[in-house]
Amino acid sequence: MNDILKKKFPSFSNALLIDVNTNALQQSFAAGDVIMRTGQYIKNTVLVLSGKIKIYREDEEGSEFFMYYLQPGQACAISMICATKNQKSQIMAKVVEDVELIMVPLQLMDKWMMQHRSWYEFVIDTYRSRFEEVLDVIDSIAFRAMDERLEFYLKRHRDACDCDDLKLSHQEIASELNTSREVISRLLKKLEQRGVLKMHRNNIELLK
Amino acid sequence: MNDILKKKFPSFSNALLIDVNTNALQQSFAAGDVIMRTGQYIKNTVLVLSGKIKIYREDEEGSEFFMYYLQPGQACAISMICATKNQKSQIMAKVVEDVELIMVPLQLMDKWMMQHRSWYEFVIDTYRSRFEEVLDVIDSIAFRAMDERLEFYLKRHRDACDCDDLKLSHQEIASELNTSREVISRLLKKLEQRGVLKMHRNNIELLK
DNA sequence: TATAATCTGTAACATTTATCACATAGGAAG
DNA sequence: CTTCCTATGTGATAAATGTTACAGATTATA
Repeated sequence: MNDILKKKFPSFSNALLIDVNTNALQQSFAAGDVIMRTGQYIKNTVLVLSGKIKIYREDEEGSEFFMYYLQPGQACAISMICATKNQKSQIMAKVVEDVELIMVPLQLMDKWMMQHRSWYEFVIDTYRSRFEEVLDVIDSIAFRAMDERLEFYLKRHRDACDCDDLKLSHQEIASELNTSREVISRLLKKLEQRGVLKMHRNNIELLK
Repeated sequence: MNDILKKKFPSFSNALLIDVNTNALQQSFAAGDVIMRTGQYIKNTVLVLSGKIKIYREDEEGSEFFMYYLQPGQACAISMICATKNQKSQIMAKVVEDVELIMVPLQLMDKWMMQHRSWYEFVIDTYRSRFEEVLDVIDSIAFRAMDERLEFYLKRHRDACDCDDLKLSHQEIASELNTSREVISRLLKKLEQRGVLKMHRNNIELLK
């Protein structure tokens, strides 16, 4: 575990790496697994070694609004925040690509803040970058119409997969933006006409 | 300063209170002042002693989307986050009721995390509660139509002023929800017909 | 191959929200 | 009191989004 951990979390000090290796558990999940549900109690902070996770906000009717990706080298800010106060999860986390995770028990999360400067900085930086990402999400829904929100959504998925072929159905996109499939189909057609992308079955090819 | 500080921030340890008194600056602003602008560099973390501040997200055209209130006993999570990395402000802060603030230089903010357990807990708790509040804001715009968003907005203002008379014009509400005055006027009328509130000039009286 | 399931396209229509135009009312200032 | 400014009310219309219904296309599966 040490090698990949060191590679994915280069800012961690050697002492911290040792502590993580000694105390934290490694766990794997398969694509499709839901590893955190809204309302569930959080007992661990999650570090991602490999794979990809999507973080959603849920409403009462079960709609799932996409917030952001969790990728290797990153940690779940919400699990940190909730873990500190032994709070219920405010979000749902779904694996989209098989993941290996490191689960840090909440007492350690807290203890390390005082012991390891590099952990403290990592945690603060995680808060900061997630807060910023969430603010960008607010921008997109507060200020933008669905066509721009769709473009924003597609760009974020391109960034996450680091490729131009997005394996997404119209229905999937619609659900994650909390709108209807027809709206997405129409808007995608307009984007195709503008030359922004090319549609295929279960696959959207970004051109620009 | 010590007395009011101790009263408004009861979780602070005596050692921390002394440090705050010795090192932080007190500053006052009048209603209407903008004390933080989008893009401005943040050099201090802000603690609120008295008064009220509204935090907004801005877009390029200058629209101001209301995010949350900052009240006595609270700190600006964004200023904490940005201060840590000497980052630009992502938000705009406007005084709505004359305020007395304590400005904590960013180096101290960081230093105290290691020295004062109660500061660490306060900071973490600030992150947590603001993150939760921002997630609620996302819920309201992602899942709700304007009528429910308006009710959510009014409730939060009642909570903030702790009274049932909201001194708000329709135009003001519309701007802070990023919609038009006509829409708000019409929705308010519906709420009045439902008996939820009573409209007056520059004043909305909440009944339930 | 036959059948079922999923994905996409699209028309018709309803609803919500945005925009424009203008009227009225109340309060502020001269 | 008159004038001006701001706040509010409301109709007409446009645009965006949501809903329903159905058809065809592709893929999965029996």
